[in-house]
Amino acid sequence: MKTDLHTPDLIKELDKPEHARIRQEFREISYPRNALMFTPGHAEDCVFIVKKGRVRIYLAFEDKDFSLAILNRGDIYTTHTRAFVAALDDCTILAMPTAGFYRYMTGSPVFNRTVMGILGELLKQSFSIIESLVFKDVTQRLVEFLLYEARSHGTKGAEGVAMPIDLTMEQLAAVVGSSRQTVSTAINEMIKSGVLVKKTRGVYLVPNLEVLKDFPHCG
Amino acid sequence: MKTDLHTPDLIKELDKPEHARIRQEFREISYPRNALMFTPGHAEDCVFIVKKGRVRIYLAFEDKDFSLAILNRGDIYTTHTRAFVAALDDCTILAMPTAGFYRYMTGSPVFNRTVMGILGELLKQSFSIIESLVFKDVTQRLVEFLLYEARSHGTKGAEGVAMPIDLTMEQLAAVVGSSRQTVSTAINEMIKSGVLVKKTRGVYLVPNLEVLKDFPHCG
DNA sequence: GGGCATCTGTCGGGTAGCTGACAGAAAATA
DNA sequence: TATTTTCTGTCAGCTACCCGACAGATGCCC
Repeated sequence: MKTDLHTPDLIKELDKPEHARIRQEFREISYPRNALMFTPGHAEDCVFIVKKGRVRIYLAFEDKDFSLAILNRGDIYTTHTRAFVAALDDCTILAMPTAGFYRYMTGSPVFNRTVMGILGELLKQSFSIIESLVFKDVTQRLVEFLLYEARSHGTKGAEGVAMPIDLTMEQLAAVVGSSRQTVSTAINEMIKSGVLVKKTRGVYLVPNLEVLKDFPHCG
Repeated sequence: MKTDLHTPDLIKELDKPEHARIRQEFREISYPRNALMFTPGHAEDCVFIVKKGRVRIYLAFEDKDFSLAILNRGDIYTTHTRAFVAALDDCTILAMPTAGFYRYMTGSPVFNRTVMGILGELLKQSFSIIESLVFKDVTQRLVEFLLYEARSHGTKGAEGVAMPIDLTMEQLAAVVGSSRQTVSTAINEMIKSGVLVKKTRGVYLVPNLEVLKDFPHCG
């Protein structure tokens, strides 16, 4: 639901000469849009960094699925035994087996701290997701998601905060754990009430974050 | 929802002479039943081991709350910025500031691995919880919980697996994310259909785990 | 530009599960 | 043992939300 694994210039950092040794352990792999990148359980676990495109981490059960995170360029993640990983766009990642990663980790306190930080962050996000699922209804979960996107990927302009949300209603539903129809109506209610504005396909504008936060207001 | 931080003899291990130095960093603290042990946000983060009694980790929002885990003797956990920690019984813990714990960690690869393992386990559990919340209904979540308890704390007898579930319907509801009433009726349906037997207050018996697993069966 | 595929908005029916209420059972306290 | 507190079971009403259906919009490809 929330993605905050972005280490500003992880990729640039890795391209510096002093990290050449580590860098060369990463294999660059590309996937076409919608490709399944990793499935739970099998194959060797991987640590990977997104170089291009968006990557979706999700749980699936029968014919439903639920997005845990949508990674952007620079985000780092590790495969684990429960989640699926798929390409939301054509994308490229830098991947390395977890085992090899651990070797570097035990050698370097800095590296170690980084990994612990990532795990901790991941855990915090998980709790946020649980909190939303248990205590909030669909509309509130949508609001949380929009606020998060606005703050993390939005750009402030004269009319408010503009942000790219390049997801279909169905994909959005998978993020907040709801159905296409319910999300569609909820988003439209927000638009009608003016707390959200649709600029173009995939780009929305929030005139006022505070007002969005306590939607739906009295009435 | 699921608790598997039990390292068989963590407490005995810690009492061995070779660990005396670490052991003395832990402070022993006791709390009465229902006491709030840690709240999110404030005070210093702690790593702690349960020595006596049960400890509940939970999220709270307005007047609702949701249990993330119920720790038993020997379980280890770390405070973090989101969850509350309360005493389910009169209990005693061994606690140590997270910062100090980290110092030992960086020095010792074994220690390090242990902590990484705990974090990983915690993450896995979180995903299990999310999966249940998103994909399963209340009855199925209850079944999962009962199966988990049976496997982890049950004792196999002639009539099936007996296990202690010393929780009120309300506490059980907090574990599966539902209401007292709904849980009460669901449990009684199980009892009526024979997949679950109430031995005495706080002790239940599962005649057959497989049958419980696919409750409710056809009809 | 025409046609196909995907995406969107909306309506109506069905249902899981929440809430409040209340009486009876069990435990705790005296 | 008597009394109070907590816990349990069950009912009825309500609501959020899921699902199927379908028409209209939008984007994509030859």
